[in-house]
Amino acid sequence: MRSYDEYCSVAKTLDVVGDRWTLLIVRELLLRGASRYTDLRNGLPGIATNLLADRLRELEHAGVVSRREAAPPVATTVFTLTERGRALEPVLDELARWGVPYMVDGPAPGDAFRAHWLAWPARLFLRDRDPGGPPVEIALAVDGDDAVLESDQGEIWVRPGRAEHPAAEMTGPPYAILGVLSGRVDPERAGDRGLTVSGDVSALRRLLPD
Amino acid sequence: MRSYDEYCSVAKTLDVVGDRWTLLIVRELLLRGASRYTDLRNGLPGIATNLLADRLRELEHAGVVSRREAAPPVATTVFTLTERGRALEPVLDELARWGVPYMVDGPAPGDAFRAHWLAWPARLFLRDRDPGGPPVEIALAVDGDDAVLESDQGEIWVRPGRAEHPAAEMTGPPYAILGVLSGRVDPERAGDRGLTVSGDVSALRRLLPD
DNA sequence: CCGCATCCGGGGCGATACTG
DNA sequence: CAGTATCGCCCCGGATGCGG
Repeated sequence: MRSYDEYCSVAKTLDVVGDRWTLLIVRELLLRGASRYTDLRNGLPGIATNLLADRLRELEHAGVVSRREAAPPVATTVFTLTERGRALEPVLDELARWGVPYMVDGPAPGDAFRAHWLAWPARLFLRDRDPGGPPVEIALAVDGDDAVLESDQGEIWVRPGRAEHPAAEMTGPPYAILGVLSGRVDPERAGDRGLTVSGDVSALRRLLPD
Repeated sequence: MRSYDEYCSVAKTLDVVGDRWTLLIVRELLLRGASRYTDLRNGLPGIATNLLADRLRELEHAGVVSRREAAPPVATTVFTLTERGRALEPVLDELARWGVPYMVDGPAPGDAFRAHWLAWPARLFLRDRDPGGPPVEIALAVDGDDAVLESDQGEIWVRPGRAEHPAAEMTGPPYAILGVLSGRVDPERAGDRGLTVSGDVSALRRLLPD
């Protein structure tokens, strides 16, 4: 991005992460941890492949992302956030908080969705009623895309992939799942919204507000 | 900005404020309050005038900015943030915090500066040691640009313009003033950095950390 | 298959000129 | 004072190619 050429802290930050797609790449790396190029592409539907390569180079040069070559049998490149990159989490948090009103009406036609994007709604809305209790894993599945909602020591997070030992499973369209996470919809009264909840519902209920 | 078409809270926010210059326009409106078009241009050196007009229209349409026509004798247009627009302040706060490391080496050659941009460094670094005490005004002047650093009820803020009854005045280059505000430089030992402090230095010292 | 590089069309952006 | 008009450029989007 062309610099704003302003001696201002906000402008300097936007010089680094203000480009199109850049903060969404940081989002993916925050949620996924170490990621391959292809995984990032999958989490950024619509990005042009050359743009992703450009942005990763720029972020690496800015000290936000680091690149690692895996050992020969794997022979793949792995991208990670640096400490400086992880320091962007509060920025993403506030962007996500401000955007919540745009989520309550459900996805716009043509909107893509990935289950692990539920991480910020989950962190904003959920609270573990039993933070000292055993860790919980809840499997989320939407349109064949899997993610794991987990609470450990009162810390709530969502990561992509399948759960090892889920206490419960929730399947359905994104808007319905968001309704449950936000506390607007009871998990056992949500069948008519295309939502299926199985397993130990109380484990899920332990995380819900109200 | 072209939509990311993602059902994700972060992406939805960037659909609204992710365009170039947009968040800097919000910065100006946060710091200045109700502003005229020309004042905004002055606080956004380098912006193309058609871009400013476009952005203001988009922000108005998104419910972030509201436009008011003043009465005939004044006959000017005044732009203000809506409640929704002011809710972006935490986003700007975190962007500013992340950008602090880019400020410590001083401005890059060609960087523009406005005194009221010191608002976020001030809010990040300063703390009123006597929050119950009388309100303080400290005049800041840099390159002929004036701003007021004020503390009232423990709330620290910086606004553009001249102070009415400043307890102290600080004049000098931006980097030197930032050194004082961050606590790295003693206000009375900063003469060799081109800094001049006059008036009741203890009023300033009341706000400094350490 | 993974991680890009290259090419090309379109639109957002930058700079300046101009106007009610 | 508050914009509009215009024009060139470069960033971005989409497709394809290609070496490891």
